[in-house]
Amino acid sequence: MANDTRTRMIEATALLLRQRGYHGTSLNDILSASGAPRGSLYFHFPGGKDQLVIEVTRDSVDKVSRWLGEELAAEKDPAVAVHHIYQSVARMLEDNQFTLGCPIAPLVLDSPADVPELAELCRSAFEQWIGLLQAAFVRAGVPERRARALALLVESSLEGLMVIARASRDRAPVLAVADEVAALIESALPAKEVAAVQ
Amino acid sequence: MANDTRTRMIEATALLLRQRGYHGTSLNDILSASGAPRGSLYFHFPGGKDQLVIEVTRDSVDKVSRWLGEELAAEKDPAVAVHHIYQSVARMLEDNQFTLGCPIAPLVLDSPADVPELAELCRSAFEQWIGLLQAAFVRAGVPERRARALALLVESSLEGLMVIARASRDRAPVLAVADEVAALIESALPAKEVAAVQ
DNA sequence: TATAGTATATAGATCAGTCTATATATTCCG
DNA sequence: CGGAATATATAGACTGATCTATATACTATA
Repeated sequence: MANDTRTRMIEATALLLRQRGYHGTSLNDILSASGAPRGSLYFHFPGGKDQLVIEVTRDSVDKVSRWLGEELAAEKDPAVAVHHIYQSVARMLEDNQFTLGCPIAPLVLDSPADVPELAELCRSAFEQWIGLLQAAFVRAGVPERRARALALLVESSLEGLMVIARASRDRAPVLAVADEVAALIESALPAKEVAAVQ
Repeated sequence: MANDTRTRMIEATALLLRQRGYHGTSLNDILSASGAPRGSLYFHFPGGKDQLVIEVTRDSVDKVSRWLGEELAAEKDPAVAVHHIYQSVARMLEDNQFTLGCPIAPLVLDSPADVPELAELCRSAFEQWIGLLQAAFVRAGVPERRARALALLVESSLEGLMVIARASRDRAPVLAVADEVAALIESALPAKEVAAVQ
């Protein structure tokens, strides 16, 4: 198949970046993980490592954004949806034995400063995800400003939890925060009209 | 002075690690930043890069733990103390133009898996910081279990915010979450005894 | 036989780490 | 005090491995 090798390289790179970051992932790692020879990499990605990383990250961000949007749309109550999101993250961490985390955080912390396109990609990734969360809270009746603070709290705690859980190889922190945050969001929603009003 | 070079190497390494992580920081970077020759590094740190990174990280963790303990002890109301901590983090990020973050997170995300001592150091760092926060909440009357969830929320959101703020080069997210979290902690404290009881 | 894609050899820089040589304190002993 | 012996530290060349990247050869298939 035409772009089969290309696809394998992208998938292998995505995993390695989440595992070890930019500098921790060498082209040799990528080549041996994808089983492709050196020449193919520069055929499919003439821009070398940076182009590959940028394309991979763009893909990863899109995937997460799509998933996040679906999760938030699937539940009417955003507190329930957010709780479910934390649980999914906990499951993801456990499934890969705490070797994988967010695709963006490692790049923010270790990617070279001379690739502005990558920096912009990281910035816009967080903006997108926070925007999706905020929009869900607004739809449920939370005022704009409060919704943004809650979205930031959710996104930041998830990012931090992926680091903490990886360090401690334990998903419990994720679940504990999930309950706390879900309750907070619930309390920020306008009171449900129970039975009879007045 | 005897260990002046050694100190300069430790300080340079501490900054570089926070900036670019383990693989992003080369010995050449460390040597040129500290102005020391190659031989001195292996004289002071016979164990090479790993030993240096471990010593630096141990130092960094101690510094943060001491600072965190002082911040929490200085205020009777832990909600006020926590709010102040977020503000300090925001100031730190701004002071270094969003080039520095937590000393641990980059190591968790990119340090080699074959240095168990470093992994253990990262694990215990988070444990310490979360423990300090939890203890402060318990002292203020919050039940053990709830105190732990709140401590995890604070620590994880701070970790995440340092990443998000660095990516967006903006301290506003930190301040927004600060208000939200401080209010949550305040609401978790036992009601203050106002004027007359009974 | 063109072209797209695969495969490999290798260039040149940089990596962590080792080596010997030298400089500068400190200690020992008269 | 004072010179030899020793410990401490600096200095930088050098090694082999690994890094990204390029150059060139090969193999399908149209």
